[in-house]
Amino acid sequence: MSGIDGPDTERMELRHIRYFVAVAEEQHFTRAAQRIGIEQSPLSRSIHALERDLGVRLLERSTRGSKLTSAGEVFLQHARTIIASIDRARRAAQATAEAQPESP
Amino acid sequence: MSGIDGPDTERMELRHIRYFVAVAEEQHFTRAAQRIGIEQSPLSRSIHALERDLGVRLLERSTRGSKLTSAGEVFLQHARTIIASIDRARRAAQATAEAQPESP
DNA sequence: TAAAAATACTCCATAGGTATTTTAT
DNA sequence: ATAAAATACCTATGGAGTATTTTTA
Repeated sequence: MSGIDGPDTERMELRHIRYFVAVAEEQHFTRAAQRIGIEQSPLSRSIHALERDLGVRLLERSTRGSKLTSAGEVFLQHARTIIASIDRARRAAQATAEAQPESP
Repeated sequence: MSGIDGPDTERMELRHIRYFVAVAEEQHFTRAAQRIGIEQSPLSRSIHALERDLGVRLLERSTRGSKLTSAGEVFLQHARTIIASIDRARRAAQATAEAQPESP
């Protein structure tokens, strides 16, 4: 469902994707939050926001931590690809700028 | 330069990348803003923020519009890849969730 | 001078922090 | 009872709007 605002992708944020990778790797919100450098509470909300944007549950929470759903595992692979793409984009732009400084 | 906050990539946001693609395609901030559905002023600031995050100038502004620098052209290619990756990630997660609804 | 982009504000949404509550073991 | 995540509340950051200013062809 998109309406005049365009595809739902418009709302997904890189921050949420990065946070999700941390939680997926730690399988634990509190530890992931420490690693990221924010608190458990905003991290919990951030992942909920991502799941709401996607309309998909990515994690199964429990009192012993959190594990990925099958959709979560699939999304994790893609999330890593996205983050790698962004790093490449940054480096490529910076390398080009260094190689060819625009004449002011 | 990163410091304790990790790589600079941590600050780049999808919104900025999407906006940049619009400006690159229109070669004109005002028209790109209309297409996106925001005003020229916040769009200008958004692109400046992206350029600052990257440490690279992506556009040459003039009174007849804006054209890409060579770094901007390189970044544009990568930006399209990133956006396509995000669309794939969303669809893959949703398809998996539909195929394998987790038992509650 | 006319067109474009940049700036100076203002407002509001949301990211993040702190404290507490809920949940399941 | 404990260890985890979720919720309620507050504050601060920054995204977006409006109006204006700067720039240059």
